[in-house]
Amino acid sequence: MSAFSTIDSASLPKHFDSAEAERRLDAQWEARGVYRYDPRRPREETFVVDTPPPTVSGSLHMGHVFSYTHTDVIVRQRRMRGQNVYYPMGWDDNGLPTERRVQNYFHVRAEPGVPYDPALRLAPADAAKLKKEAPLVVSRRNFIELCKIVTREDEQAFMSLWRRLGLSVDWSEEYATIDERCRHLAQLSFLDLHEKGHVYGVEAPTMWDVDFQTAVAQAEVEDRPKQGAFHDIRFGVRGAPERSFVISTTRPELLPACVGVTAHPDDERYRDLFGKEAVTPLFGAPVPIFPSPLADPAKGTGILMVCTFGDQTDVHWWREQKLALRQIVGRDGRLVPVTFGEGAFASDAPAEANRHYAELAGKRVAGARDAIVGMLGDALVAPPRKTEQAVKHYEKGDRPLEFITTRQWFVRLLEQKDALIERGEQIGWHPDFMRLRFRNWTEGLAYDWCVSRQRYFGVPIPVWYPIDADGRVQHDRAIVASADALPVDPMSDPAPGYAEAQRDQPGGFTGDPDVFDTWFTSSLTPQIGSRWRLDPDRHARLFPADIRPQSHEIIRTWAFYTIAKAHLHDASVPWRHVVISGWILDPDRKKMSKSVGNVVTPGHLLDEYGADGVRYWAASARLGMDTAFDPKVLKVGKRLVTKLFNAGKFVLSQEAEVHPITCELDRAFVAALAACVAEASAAFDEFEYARALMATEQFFWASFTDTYLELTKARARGELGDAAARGSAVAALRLGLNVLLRLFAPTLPYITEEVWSWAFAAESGHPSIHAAPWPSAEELAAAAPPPDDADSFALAIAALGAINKRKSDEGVSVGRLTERLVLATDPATAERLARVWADVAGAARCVDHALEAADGLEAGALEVREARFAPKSVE
RNA sequence: GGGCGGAUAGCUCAGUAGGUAGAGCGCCGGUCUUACAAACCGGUGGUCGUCGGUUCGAGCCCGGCUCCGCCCA
Repeated sequence: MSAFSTIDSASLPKHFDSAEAERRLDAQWEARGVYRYDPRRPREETFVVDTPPPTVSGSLHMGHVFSYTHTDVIVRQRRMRGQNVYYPMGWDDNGLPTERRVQNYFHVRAEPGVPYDPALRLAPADAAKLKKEAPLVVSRRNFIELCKIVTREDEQAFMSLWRRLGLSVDWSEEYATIDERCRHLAQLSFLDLHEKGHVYGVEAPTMWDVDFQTAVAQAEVEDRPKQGAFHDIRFGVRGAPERSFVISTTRPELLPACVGVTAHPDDERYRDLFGKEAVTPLFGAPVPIFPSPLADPAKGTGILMVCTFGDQTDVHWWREQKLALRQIVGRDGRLVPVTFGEGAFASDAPAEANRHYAELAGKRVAGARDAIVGMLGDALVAPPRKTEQAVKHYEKGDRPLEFITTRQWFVRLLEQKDALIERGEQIGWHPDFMRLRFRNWTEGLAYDWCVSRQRYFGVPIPVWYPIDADGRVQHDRAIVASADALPVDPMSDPAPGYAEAQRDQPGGFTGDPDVFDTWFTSSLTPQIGSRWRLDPDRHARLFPADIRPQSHEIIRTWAFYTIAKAHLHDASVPWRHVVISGWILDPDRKKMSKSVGNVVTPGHLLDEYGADGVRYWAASARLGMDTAFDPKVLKVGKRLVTKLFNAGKFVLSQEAEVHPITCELDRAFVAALAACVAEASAAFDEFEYARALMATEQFFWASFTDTYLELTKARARGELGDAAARGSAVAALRLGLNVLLRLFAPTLPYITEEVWSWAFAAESGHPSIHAAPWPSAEELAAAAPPPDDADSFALAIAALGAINKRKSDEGVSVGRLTERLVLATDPATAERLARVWADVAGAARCVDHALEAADGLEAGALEVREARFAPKSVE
């Protein structure tokens, strides 16, 4: 008769050294290629993950650990289910956050006209230098090189964290959104959209950040409550000296940019004015007065001035009424010089108007406001009334956005609203209510997507413009790069058909200096992995992806743009499911963020609780739920790891001949284990990793270590029953450990691999638990016949509990010998309990015992009628 | 102002077919028991935010309200 292969528990360390195991196993997994995607296997066997590429220049904190762990847990379970996992990692390194970090890091500033310095070498600027000297002005190309230096460092930091955390990423699929492949793809995307007529370049009023001096898109705009004031200003009416009216505005500084006046068509107070011209105070500008249903009679005085441009409604009126363009706010947020009485700046009193305007030119918006209020005099009919208003800001900016007329590229999205909403409905959202975020955002879309940015570190827009003989740039005759030339940089590559010497010359060409919005590239992450347009076979195997994990605040950006791109390019959804992680909040329930200063970094937590402990914490939080950071949960995770280590040691050191699982208690245990497997599997089917973990943990503690192990100890040691009974116990113990390790493996990859390696790796023929099959109902059914009584295990646990309570009441240790014990219960229960009574009595260490069937007891009642314990000194 | 989520034990959270409230941590008491004292055994602890409705019966279903958070205007 063969014996189970056991371990010598004395040869194992007393405690689990997580740091050592993390280093050793991470290297082992990489060497064995456990996480490699196999491009030969068909699509239906493949599980494709559209991994979020983190913004590497941002701070690295527990929020990252949280959501990336959620994805990894899901992914690891899929791999164990036999799926061919595609799980890449990318870095989103281009864009404004990186530029800002580089500016501070080296104390530099890029300027377009500056020549490239090939010898430039910079050290990180120290704080003193930062304050004293002006930033060093460098060329665009030098600046981009500096960006690359910094992002490379940042990427390394993220990667080492991911590896230590045990993310089962296929590192051979690493990419960066600024690398050549992604530049190529982003430009291809532009070409495709251009060909299909989905993009257009236009000179139009656009939301503009005056500090970063770039256009921004609706998705990057947020309303911020700001203290403002209504200023009531009296306007005259042209040709009617006796008639005047008072408008109410929060932006008096735009008075020189006033191009019209409007009120509601039904507003009796102003009906007589429609069709006439108003005259602005200070500047004497005649402007048309027209009715508009968009004017709210209840707001302010009910009549208002239209400026170029105070807000989006002004843009609407300007277009609708074909009003004059008086752009006074410049790209830097200062009022530009203008001359009244010339061009668009009509005035009945030009000299006076120019005298007034001279005091405003060159001032910032806020300064101009104060100045103009001082000048208004009697025209200001009442003291300003304070009000709180929602003011549009660029999410990364400090000053309010302005609408400024500039040339930009847009993607037509407004005409796609309905189609995009329908795409959203074709996707599974987890949790489901998150689909509303997408729908609401899409319904509220008010602008086409502005995709050009006046920045440096980004993917260049692959476009040039011809210059005519008079030196004028022909913007409406854009030259788009050809697909086979990509990627290109129009600022260093000449336009097709031109020589570099013709750059910026009459009769020559000029390159588009702008780069794409970062989202223009990162909205292509599914296509980056699938090599869209570059490798059709691979694309068919990897697109659409199965899951898109992400957090909820970027549904309007990353999720939205990715859905839009897949729709416009391939008339498809980009993925089948979106899996949303919540946020990590600090103990005061505030979002963890660098600017608030409440971030918790992962380094010391990994040292203290181990990667598995940290992962346990992350995996305990339900999908989509914001969770307060609580070190207590990490502690619980570490405790679970220790328990697995010790339980593994115990089970694998039990020696016995190999026998099938035959005893009633063992069969009942296997049945309970099968129920646990079913519950965990069902939870994972819905991406509910937290529920799966909870079910497994609950079973592990309450049905395995605290109970089944104790109930079978005597038999496993051979103190009870014959060799077959002993073998049955050890076989069931090993099955229990084996199955539970696999159920825990997605969450706790290190400790489960460690214990697996002691015996099961060789025994099962699966060297890594992470490539071993997920436990199935069939496997459990084949392991043991069903129990005679489904409740045998629960009964045994209850009986042992009753005896333990008696011991506790008498202050006797659980391990103390019980010389005489009588347990009474109702006859029906007694009959059922009899099947497992020997194991219960063995676990209670009874020398002499009896199970008494007593009438008059409630069904299921367990009563210790007699208990005599050995004296403490006697063993 | 509109939409969504949350409110359950001191803390963090479960509670998925409406059927007499659960876990872990904490706290109290006990126990060194040949896997584990980084452990084990036993115990304490909640009018389930609030008001009303449906129901034989509501943490769960319906409506109103309050507070917290998020998204949007």
